[in-house]
Amino acid sequence: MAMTNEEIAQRFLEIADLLEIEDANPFRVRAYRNAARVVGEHPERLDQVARSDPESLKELPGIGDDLAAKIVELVRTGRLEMLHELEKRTPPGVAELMRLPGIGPSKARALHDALGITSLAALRRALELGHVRELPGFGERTEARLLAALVAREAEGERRALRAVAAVPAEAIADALRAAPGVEACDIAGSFRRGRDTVGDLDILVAAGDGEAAIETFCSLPDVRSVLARGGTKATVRLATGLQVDLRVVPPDSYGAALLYFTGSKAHNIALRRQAQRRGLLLNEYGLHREKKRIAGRTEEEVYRAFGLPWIPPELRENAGELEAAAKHALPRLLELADIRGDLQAHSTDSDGRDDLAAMAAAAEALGYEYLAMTDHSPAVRVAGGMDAAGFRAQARRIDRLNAKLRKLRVLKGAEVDIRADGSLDLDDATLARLDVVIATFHSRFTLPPREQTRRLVRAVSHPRVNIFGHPTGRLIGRRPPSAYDFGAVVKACAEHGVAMEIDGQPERMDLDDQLARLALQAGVKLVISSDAHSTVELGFMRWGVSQARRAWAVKKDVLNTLPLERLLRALAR
DNA sequence: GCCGTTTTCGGCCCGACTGTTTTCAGTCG
Repeated sequence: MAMTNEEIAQRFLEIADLLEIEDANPFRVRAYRNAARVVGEHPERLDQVARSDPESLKELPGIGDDLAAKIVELVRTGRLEMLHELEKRTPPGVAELMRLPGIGPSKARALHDALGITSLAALRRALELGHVRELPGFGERTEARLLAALVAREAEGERRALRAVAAVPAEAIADALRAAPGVEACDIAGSFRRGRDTVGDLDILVAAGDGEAAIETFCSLPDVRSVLARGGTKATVRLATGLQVDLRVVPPDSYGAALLYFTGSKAHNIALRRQAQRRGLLLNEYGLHREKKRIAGRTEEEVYRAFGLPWIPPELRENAGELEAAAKHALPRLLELADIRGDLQAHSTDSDGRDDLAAMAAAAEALGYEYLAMTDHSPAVRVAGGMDAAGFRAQARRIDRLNAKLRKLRVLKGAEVDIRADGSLDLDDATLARLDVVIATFHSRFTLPPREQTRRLVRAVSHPRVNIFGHPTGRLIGRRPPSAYDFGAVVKACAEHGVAMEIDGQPERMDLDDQLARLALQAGVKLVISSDAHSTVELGFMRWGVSQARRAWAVKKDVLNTLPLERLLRALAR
């Protein structure tokens, strides 16, 4: 049966949780968690691989005979006998308990064995009745913390924050810490530094001889709602927005090793630590050590150099080939924000933008751009006030007049033309032919059957007037899942027709995501990084799109809007 | 359960903080 990689990964995570509650070999548990990560991040659909070439499953790192067989079993039968057996012994609700901070496998097991608790609701009742504090290993403070955690969960859920949203408090906290006495350096580490589109929490690192002042500053920030933990070198707080922030203070000599460690990813760290181990060294957040002696740690460069590696950009640190590439000195020279010469998707008051053409042009010019494509919506997107053919003709005349006045910037005539349910476009060919840039996007019918969706999108990107396939999955992070279709087939059609795929930098979209963008590049498709700005301020969303492109290993030549104007126009005219 | 320029068996990343403990297990990142 059809099963996404995420669904397969989810089953493995369930097994890991239940094994852990049974106090199984921790390395066996880790093997399942590791496999879940590998499966979840794998770009190809493994249900298809399991049917066409099951042997090749074993080539995945961390997947051996047993786990490959489990993937095949899952895809064939839709269930796993082993998971079924585990669930007979331990109800899955017990694993749910571990989602609460402060409850791990041991406490979950104790709650189940002693009190018969199999759900968060049952835990809450037991807490309120005072039963939990009577258990060995539990006490009044644990009881209070768990109750608070349950209440907080109901209030907030456990959503990840958009990186662009988390950036505001993150940068404010870092600034406050840099101004604290004794602080020599401060960085935002974690998935934020790796440029992920969402962050679960913030990890902030400080270099200081004595951490006390930094810890005090951190815990007394005005945004802090509660201090969850506080020691001499680390503290954890929750902000009023619900975002959790961890602070770690290390001596300046260890700052590089600590930055490496707290930037992650976990998989990258483990791979590096294994390399250390194989050489008889120890790598921790204080440095790289031989016996008791620290041989590297002040900077990240120093630590990587000790392994014979060049510095690896944080966006690549996912143990997805970057260590191998670094060993061969074949790391890509990643795209940078400064490489971007213009923006190819932006909206004005002519459709759903908040600023008019002239204001958008002035803002783009202030950013140092050579060009800005105005790509207002076509009529089908009624909520966005889409324009018809006459509207685009009138806008073209205004753009000509505007360009006559502009000195450094060229405003390009464009459209974000809607892809209809049958894959045809929402503007006539003659109108499209008069434009410099045509972005095709879909804003409805996200849940067509995958086969039909694929046909629709292949037809759209095969249209000779289309230059760019915009926000290709239609996802809105946390609100709408990516549309299900055969991505490989659509990428192939884009490659054949010379159509670029967009990374839309709107924080909620970030579409393509890093994995899909990397697939597109590997298929020879060019990328376009856009802000999709609906106001002058939003032109700044370009930075988020560039982060995403870096995570996809994109270099300058992979991205259309790094071209100077004349070459861009030639590329668009084809 | 995986994996191998030490190994097909015997390892598997490492340290801080909390709470409930009288010396440390559990949890977390």
